[in-house]
Amino acid sequence: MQKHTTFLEECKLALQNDATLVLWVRCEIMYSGRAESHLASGDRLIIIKSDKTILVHQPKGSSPINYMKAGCEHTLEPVEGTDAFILHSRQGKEYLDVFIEQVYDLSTKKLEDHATLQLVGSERDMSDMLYHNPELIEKGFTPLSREEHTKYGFIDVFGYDKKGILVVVECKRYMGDLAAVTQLRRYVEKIKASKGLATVRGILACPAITPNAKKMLEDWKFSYVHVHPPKYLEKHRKSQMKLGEY
Amino acid sequence: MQKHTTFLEECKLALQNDATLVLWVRCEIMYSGRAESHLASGDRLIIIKSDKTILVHQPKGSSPINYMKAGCEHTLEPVEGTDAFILHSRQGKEYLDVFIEQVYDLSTKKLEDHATLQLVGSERDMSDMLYHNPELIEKGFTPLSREEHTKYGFIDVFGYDKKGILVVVECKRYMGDLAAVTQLRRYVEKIKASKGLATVRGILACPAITPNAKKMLEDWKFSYVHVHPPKYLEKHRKSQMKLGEY
DNA sequence: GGGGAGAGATGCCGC
DNA sequence: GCGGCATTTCTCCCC
Repeated sequence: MQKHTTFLEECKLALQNDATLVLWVRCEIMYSGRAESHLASGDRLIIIKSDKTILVHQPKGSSPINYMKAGCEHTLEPVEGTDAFILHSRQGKEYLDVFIEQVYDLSTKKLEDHATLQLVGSERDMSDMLYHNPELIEKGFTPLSREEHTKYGFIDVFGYDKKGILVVVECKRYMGDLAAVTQLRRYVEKIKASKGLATVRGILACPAITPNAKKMLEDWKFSYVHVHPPKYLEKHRKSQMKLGEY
Repeated sequence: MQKHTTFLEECKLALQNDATLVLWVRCEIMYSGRAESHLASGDRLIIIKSDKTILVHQPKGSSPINYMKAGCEHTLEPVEGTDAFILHSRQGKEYLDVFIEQVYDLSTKKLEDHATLQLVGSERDMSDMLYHNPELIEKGFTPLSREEHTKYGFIDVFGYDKKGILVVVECKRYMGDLAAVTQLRRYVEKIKASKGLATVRGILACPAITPNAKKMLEDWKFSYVHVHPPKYLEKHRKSQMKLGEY
């Protein structure tokens, strides 16, 4: 862990070496790119990663108040006659200028991390589950395909019911809303048109649904099926799982 | 700026005092809540904010690999017989467990920041612009309302054309896509139904449009109008603006 | 607090 | 690279 000799030197060294850099500063921020923003002076945490991602965090909130994506170019210059610095971060047509009025602290380290997140319970997992457990949709449902790509989007689960009528199933891992119903409708109409069918059923599979979405489903003669996304680890937690065992 | 006396004490003090806490660690992570995830051991940056938001960042990428929202409860405990710690963060049905194998460094400080972001160029600014400059939509367009709320969503700009036909305008500040067209279609149909009209025009106003969205627009006899979201600061930058002047 | 929709969305996958 | 879409989306606004 290196601590600062000279602020400017430390930062430049970190950027050169693809180390991660954390700055505690009081600063004012200007952004211009896809939109434009200004943030008045305050205390913030600045993080510059090895891939040159920059994040500026205020003391509250989950999201960075300003940021630039990986591959950004950073230049740091002192403001003559003061203790201040300006950090210019630019990438194509995007500009982020941080006027650093005061540096409280700096730390930098080269982080080694090759792990990738293993996630369970996504919509993909949910459509997997429905494909392999079609009775969760309804009795007699026979899946034909998953993640079927059409010109107007791709369909989560596609199959036919016990009467042989085609069924489009759209999964949502959380609350089904109006956008989910319009999405389902788009797929149903696409299938009708491409196969020349008068009747294609539409089913929205999700753990809950908003009242307006439910009404819109009914307007379009679609159905709602109550399904929860799958979880595998939960039971382990409940049986006093130890973290190190994974 | 306080540097560590004892790791455990420093962390607990920071959490008690609503300070912001930054940890450089090697760790393994488990999450269980809306979904479930596991992340194998690696070097990461952990940030706990004054509002108890926790963010875990890998050395690459814009988004935190794991996180919990504001109001989370954190408890830190040593693992007996080792130098390791376990950080339990929990909030309702959400659990985040960080198995900290090694602590590289810690820093903590109470950040003072009361500034809020001033942003220009949002979709709201865009619909404002169109409402006050209706000729940007087309000659003879007369706006009636903005952000009109309907049961099936709310309409960006609503008005009538030179022939007196009702027009629904949907704005997108970036590339118009299939979702934008289905959204527009939903509003047009809602207006048709609620007012008992056979003809209501739909216009998608955006700086660009995907080929499929354009085709779908045409299928539905809707139009595309090329409009850019407004920017105000850009001209300042181009005339050698100084940051401190804002 | 829930619903609806934007976001400087980001990230992933497929063509 | 673009396109289509999920996301532990997050955030804001408004009922």
